[in-house]
Amino acid sequence: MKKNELMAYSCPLGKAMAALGSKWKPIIVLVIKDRKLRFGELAARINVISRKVLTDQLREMETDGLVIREEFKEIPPRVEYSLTEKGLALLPIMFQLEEWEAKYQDKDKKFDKDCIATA
Amino acid sequence: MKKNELMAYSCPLGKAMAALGSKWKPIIVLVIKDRKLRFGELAARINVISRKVLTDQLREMETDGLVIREEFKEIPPRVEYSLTEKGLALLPIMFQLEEWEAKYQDKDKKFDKDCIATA
DNA sequence: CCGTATCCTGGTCGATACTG
DNA sequence: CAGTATCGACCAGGATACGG
Repeated sequence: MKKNELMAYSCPLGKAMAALGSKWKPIIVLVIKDRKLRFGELAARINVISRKVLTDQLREMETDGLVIREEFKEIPPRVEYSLTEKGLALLPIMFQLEEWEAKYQDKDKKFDKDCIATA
Repeated sequence: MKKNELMAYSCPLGKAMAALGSKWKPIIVLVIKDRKLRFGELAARINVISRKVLTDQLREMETDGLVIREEFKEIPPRVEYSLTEKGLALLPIMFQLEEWEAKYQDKDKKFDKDCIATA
């Protein structure tokens, strides 16, 4: 049974986890949240992700209705990504998750040093 | 870079996703939420999971402070799992995730048919 | 009853090179 | 600039058998 099969199986929470629960998607959401970004800007802000994987993730998020992809057929090409209403609605929930983790975190461990993105 | 390395990296949201973002953990949380359960009861309720994987997940969740494992050294052995305060605090957030997904879901697709667990 | 030990598979993620 | 195409590594998850 593939991950997505089971995730759809334990729905709708499972579908939510499938939409959000990958290595990069939460980060991508946080990076796009403030304004529309071009593909290259995204890649620059999350500079440890490869272009292929970034493209893959963005395509899935588009399918899941989290992001909008606008392609301008110019030379040179320009593509802009932004959050949908659904994607924006996710932000407060992600913020709660952060607070939850922070609240119950072991106080001895420092942890925010190398953070990529913060809500 | 392994998944968990990055997850710790994009903290604390990443840590939250690591604690919750696996194939089975959200389901396990929902299954334990009402009362203390023995290992065998857990396995029975999530009958598509193998014992090895269930054990693995429970151990990780114990490390992350989500569940409590109580071992009674009897014959035959008995082990009971329950949610910690941290685990319980996760429930309202998971419920919001469900509502979020349900709200923005494509209305044409039916989906709740084979649900394992519901918050 | 509640697990380990062992081995295996397939899917995700990534590096690199190429294209319209 | 914004991607595909290709190939490969690695690990989470699973089948099965055995152990205290």
